[in-house]
Amino acid sequence: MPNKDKDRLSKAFKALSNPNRLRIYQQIKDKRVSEITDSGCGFVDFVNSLKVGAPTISHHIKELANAGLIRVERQGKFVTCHLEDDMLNELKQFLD
Amino acid sequence: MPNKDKDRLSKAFKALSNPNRLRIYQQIKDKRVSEITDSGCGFVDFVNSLKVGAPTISHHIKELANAGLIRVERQGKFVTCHLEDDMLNELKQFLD
DNA sequence: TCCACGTTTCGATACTTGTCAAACTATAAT
DNA sequence: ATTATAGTTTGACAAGTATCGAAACGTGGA
Repeated sequence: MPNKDKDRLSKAFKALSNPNRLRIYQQIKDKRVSEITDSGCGFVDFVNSLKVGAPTISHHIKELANAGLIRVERQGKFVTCHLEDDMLNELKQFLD
Repeated sequence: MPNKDKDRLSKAFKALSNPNRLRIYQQIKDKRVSEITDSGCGFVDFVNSLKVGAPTISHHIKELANAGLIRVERQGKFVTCHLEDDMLNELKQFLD
């Protein structure tokens, strides 16, 4: 495996090594499989499910996005988070 | 998902978030699939493939073992590392 | 304009990390 | 028994990083 990929992977794993971020990621992933259209998860979903403030959530979301695990979209005032399938597949492939 | 499992997972991810440990883990995994019998990876394999000293390698191996990702066995003077399939399956399941 | 949603900046505190050198343990070989 | 080999533990260090909140900010809609 090239070093570049190894770095991508280890960064993704690092992003998932925080329980709150793991939860955010899982919530996004779970929501998608249970809906036909991928409407994503809204910021407010995380405000409800986690016991940390908005700035912290914003920070965690950015980390997940930086690691390539999710993608963030704005619609007007609102933000939604979506899975990045490419990275999910890289992770799966690594474990295969 | 129970909190307990989430903690196990985030610990495993943390263990894989270091490039050297990721490499060690992959080496163990790769070697197994390419051999009929699971002879494991020897310590010396890592000494050759990584550019860090023995104490550091020993430390990393312990972290992987603590995270439940691998199992360490001694035969006389030598040490071999083996995959822990249970944890590998937990990781796969999480990503599914 | 003003509110609601979310972001950024800043900071505090504390914890963690990766690594090595040196000393140590355990096993095997001579 | 002495020596050599394989790996571990300890201790230390420098650097980095983490988590989080308060306060201030930006932005888009009513």
